[in-house]
Amino acid sequence: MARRTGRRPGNPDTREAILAAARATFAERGFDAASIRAIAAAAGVDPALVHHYFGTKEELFRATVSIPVDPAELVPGVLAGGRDEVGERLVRTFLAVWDSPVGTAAVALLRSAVSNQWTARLLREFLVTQVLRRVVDQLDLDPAEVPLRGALVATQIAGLAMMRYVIRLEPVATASPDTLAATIGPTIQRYLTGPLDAG
Amino acid sequence: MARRTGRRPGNPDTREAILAAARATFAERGFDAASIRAIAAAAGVDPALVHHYFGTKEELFRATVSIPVDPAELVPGVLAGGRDEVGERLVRTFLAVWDSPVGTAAVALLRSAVSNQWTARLLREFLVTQVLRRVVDQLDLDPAEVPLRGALVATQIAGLAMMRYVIRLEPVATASPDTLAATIGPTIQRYLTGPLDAG
DNA sequence: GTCTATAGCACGATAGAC
DNA sequence: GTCTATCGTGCTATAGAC
Repeated sequence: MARRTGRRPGNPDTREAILAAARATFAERGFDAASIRAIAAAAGVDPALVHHYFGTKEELFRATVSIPVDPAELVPGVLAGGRDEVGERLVRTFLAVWDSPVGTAAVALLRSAVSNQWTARLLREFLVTQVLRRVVDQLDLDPAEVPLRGALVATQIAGLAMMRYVIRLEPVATASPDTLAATIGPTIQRYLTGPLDAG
Repeated sequence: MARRTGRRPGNPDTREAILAAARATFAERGFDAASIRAIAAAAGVDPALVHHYFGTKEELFRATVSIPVDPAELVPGVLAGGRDEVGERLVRTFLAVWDSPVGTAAVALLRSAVSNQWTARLLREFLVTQVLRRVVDQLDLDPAEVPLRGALVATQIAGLAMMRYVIRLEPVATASPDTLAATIGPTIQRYLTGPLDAG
């Protein structure tokens, strides 16, 4: 509790309420369909206040998805403990983040990326530069194969995210991390370190 | 009376032009973001004409995605020729359909399913009842495992579709069907017929 | 069959009162 | 810090003239 509780100058917790409502609404409807008015209603404040605190809708979205989780911290955990379990551990780490409250920001980004060009670019650059490169760089793979391996991992992870968090297809939507790590982990493992032409 | 093959005003195939424009626009922007006005502009007709031919926007969308490809015809081809190559053949069949012109309707459905509840339901029901069940029913699997196997296949195929057609992540976006069949095929194969807990 | 005009609504954003 | 009022825009959908 290093932070002082109670009121802070110029920033009462109305701001936090708006941010939380924005995260939830963006996650549920995507950038375009989530209106400032709906976010304000969910937060129990006036729509004008949202603009007052965050400026434009795009700025609010950026504040919403400026994730409180740094991939640079997670990647070492994925890589530690043996090259042969990287796939399973990657799935577990992914689920741990996305199943947690902060995961709603990620869902918002994924949902928005589908119907919105600049959010798609945001997601793609984040994936490539922050996540895939980090993992793949430390496995000393054939450099010529790295882009394909990374993209294949992205297809499986993105598909898992879509089905579990957006489309909510059962039983994947409610399956345990253990089940998913056991079934999907080997796929990631093969995409990363296995042969690229046969199982 | 040589009136029936007139190219421009008084055009009989205006309807087809609208349908084609709608397919392209829905595929590119999704249901919500694709406006009737934009579709009409792309087709070179008046927006009111779109309503005249197709009624509401939702009815137009349904006409757009009422696909000219019947899964019942494709599934036997996937299953024929040996149980061990089902995975690879499923990937090949999928790509053949989605890379073709009629695939734009599928892209439209996928894109819309993310930011729109009733289209998501449309897609989910189509997946479950038309595609997954058909494939999975004919491989005499443990009935208890069928839902999970089907959903796992869905994650990989949906992720492939997302990255190749929506996010356009390279090199998956432009990879050859051969490459993708060789790399992703084994994943599908394992989800369908392999052990569910190890690679 | 085709188009003009417009009703009716929701949105993002701003100005300015309290 | 919070809210009322409103501007300008874009949308679906309809009514009705040619």
